[in-house]
Amino acid sequence: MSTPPPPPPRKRVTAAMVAERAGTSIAAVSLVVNGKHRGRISDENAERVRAAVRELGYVVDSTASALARGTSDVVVLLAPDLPNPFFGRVINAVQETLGERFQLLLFASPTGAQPTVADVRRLAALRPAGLLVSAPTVEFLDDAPAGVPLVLLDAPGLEDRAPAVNYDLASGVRALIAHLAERGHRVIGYLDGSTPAATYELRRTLLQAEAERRGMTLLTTPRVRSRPDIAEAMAAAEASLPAWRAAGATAVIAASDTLAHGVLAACARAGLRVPEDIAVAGFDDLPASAVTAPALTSVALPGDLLGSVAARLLVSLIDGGEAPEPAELPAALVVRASTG
Amino acid sequence: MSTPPPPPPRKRVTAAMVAERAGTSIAAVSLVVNGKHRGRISDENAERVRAAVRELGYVVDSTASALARGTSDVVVLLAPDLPNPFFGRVINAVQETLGERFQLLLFASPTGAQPTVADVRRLAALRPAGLLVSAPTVEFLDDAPAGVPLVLLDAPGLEDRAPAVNYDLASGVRALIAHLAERGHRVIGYLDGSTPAATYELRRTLLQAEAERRGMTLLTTPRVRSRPDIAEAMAAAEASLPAWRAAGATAVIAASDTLAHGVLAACARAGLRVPEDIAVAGFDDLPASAVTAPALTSVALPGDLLGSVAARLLVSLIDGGEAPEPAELPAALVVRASTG
DNA sequence: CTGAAAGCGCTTACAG
DNA sequence: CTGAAAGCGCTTACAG
Repeated sequence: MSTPPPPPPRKRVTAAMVAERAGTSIAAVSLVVNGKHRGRISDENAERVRAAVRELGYVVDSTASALARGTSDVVVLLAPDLPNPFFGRVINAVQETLGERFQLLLFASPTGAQPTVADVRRLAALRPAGLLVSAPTVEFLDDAPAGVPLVLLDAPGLEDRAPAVNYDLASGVRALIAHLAERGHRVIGYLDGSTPAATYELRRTLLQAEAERRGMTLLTTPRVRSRPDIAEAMAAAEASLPAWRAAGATAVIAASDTLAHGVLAACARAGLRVPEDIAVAGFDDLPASAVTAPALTSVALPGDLLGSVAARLLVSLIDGGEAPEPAELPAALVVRASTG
Repeated sequence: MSTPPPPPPRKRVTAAMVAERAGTSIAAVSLVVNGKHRGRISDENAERVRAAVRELGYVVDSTASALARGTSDVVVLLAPDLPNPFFGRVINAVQETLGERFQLLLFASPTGAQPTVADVRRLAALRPAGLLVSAPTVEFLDDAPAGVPLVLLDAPGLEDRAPAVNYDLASGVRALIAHLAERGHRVIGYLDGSTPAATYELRRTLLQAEAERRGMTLLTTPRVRSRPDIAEAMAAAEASLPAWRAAGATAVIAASDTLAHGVLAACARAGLRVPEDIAVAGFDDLPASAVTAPALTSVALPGDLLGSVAARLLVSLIDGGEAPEPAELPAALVVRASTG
C-alpha cells in the first residue's frame, strides 16, 4: 500500500523557503515577486523563482514588507458618517479602484465626531500608504500625519490644504432653489447635519445666499441639526415643524437624504401631506430616495464617482505623481414627487 | 532676540528615542507601553518611560510590532454585500466594539462573488488578529486561513465549522408567513438574492416549508434573483411580476429590504397598488423601510446586534477564550402598510 | 528588577 | 547578473 501524500506543511511559507527551492538567494525572490528584477536577475532564475512561488503558494508577508519599506499597503478611509448609506457606494468604488494592490482600512470616529490627535497618531503608526478623508474639518487637517499622501473627499474650501475631490454644490443648490422658487415657495425650513464638516457649512451658506438672492428665506435660526440617522432626524423635524410652519415655511430642505427621510417620517406622523402641505428635498439621491413616500427630490451627489476619482488620485500621488487640477463632480438636481 | 524654539523633529519617534530619554533599555519601553511591566520594571523607571512617551508623543510602530509578534492589530471583515445599507450598522457596531485595540479592515469581493483562494492568501499575509466573515458559503470556509480566530456572521448551518452569530430566521419566517396567511394570501412570489450564501438558501427553504405547511405556494421556479441593488432588483421584479400575477400571486417576498425596495419601485411603475393589488415584504428592516411608499413590512434583522455580538465573540477568541454557546439573535416581524 | 541580544521576514544598497 | 549583509522597529526569552 502506498502511503498517503504528506499533508502540506502547516508552516507559513517564507521567501527563504522559496529561495532554497529555486536555488537562488532571498534577494532574488524579493526582486522577482516585486517585479523589480529587470536586468538584475537572469530569465532562467526568475522563472525558477516563479515556479517555486507557485508550488509553495508563497505570498509576501505584508508586515515584514511594510517594516522594511517603511510603508504598508493599507489605505485608510476616514469618514465621520460611515453608517450613512451614502458611504456604501463610496467604499465600494474606492475598493474597486484600489484593486489588489492596496487594502482598505476604515476609520470612523464615534458618529459625528472628528478624529482626535490620538486617533491620528494611531493611524500614522500603521504606516499607511495613503489617506482618504471624507468631509473633514480644518482642525483635522492641522493634525494630519505629515508625509503621507492624502486626498480629501467632499471638503470644499480646503483645496489649498490638500488635493480634494469635491461636488459642484453651487450648481446643485442653484437648481434646487430655482425649482422651489418656481413652485412658489418663499420660506424654507432647514434641517442641518450635526457633523462639523466644511461640506455642511457650505451647503447651508450656499442655500441661504441663493434664497436671499431670490428674496426667499431659509430658516436657520435656531439651527436644527441631526446626525445622519432617520430616527434622530425625525425627532428633530417633529420638534421643529410647528415653528417652521408658523414662520410660513411651505418647504423643508435637509442637508442629506438620510435626514430628509426623517423629515418625511415626521410629516407623516404630523399628518402633513407632502408636497401639498409641505415640500421636502435633500442631498445625495440615495437609491432608497426613489421609493420613499413620496419619492424624494434631491441634489444627486454620486458617491461612486467620488470614491473612484479620489482613489485614482490617491494612487497617482502614492506613485509620485503630481496632484492634478481638482475636478469638480456634478451635483444635479433630481426632481421627484416630494416637491410636487 | 531669542531664537524661536526649534521645530519638533519631523523624524518618527522610536522606542530607542524614548529609552534614551527615560534612561532605560528599549525592552523596558516595550514592556511599559504594552502593560507587561508588572514585577519586571521598577515603578520609578516605568514612570520615567511614561513621561518620555508623553513628551515625545511615542506610538508603537504597528508594522514592527506585528512582525515581532507574528500578528497584527487588524481585524478583517469580509462581506459579499458591503454596499448594502444593511452593513452600515454592522460595520459601525463592529468598530465600536473593537475599540482602540484593533483596526477594522474591510474586504468586499466584487459584489456578490465569494472571495477566491488568492484573496484569502492575501488576507492571511496581513497576519490579521481575527476574521469576521459575513454570509459565507461552505466553499469559502474550506479555504479559510488556518490558525486565525474566526467568527461567522449570519452563517446558518455552518455553526459546526466555526463560532457563528446567527439570526433566528425560523421564527421570523414563521411570523411572516402566518401574517400573510391571515391576510388571505395563498400564492407568493419570491425575489431571491444572487449572493451565494447559506443565509439566502435558508431564507428560501424556510419560507417554502412554512408556506407548504399552510397549504400556500411560494413561487421559486424559475428562480428570480438580484444583487442587493435597488435598480437591479426593480428590473428583476418588473420582468417577473406578470408571471407571478398570472400564477395567482397576491404578495411578493424579497430576501432583503434592498430587494424589496426594488419590488416597490417595480409595482409603482407597473401601476400596481401596494398592498391592494399586491403585498410586499422583505428582510432586514432597514431604516429607510419605515418611509418607503408604502412603509415596508419586514423581518427585522438588527445589524448592530450582529456586529457587536460577533465582535465581542471574536475578541474573546483572540484572547484565548473558549467559543461560547452560539446565541441566536431575534428576528422579529415588523408589520407595516405594505402588507395591509 | 535590568539590559544585551536574537529574531520576526522582508527590502535594498553594496561589493563582487 | 548574483549573494551576503545591514537594517526596518519592535518583542521576548535569557542571563544576570
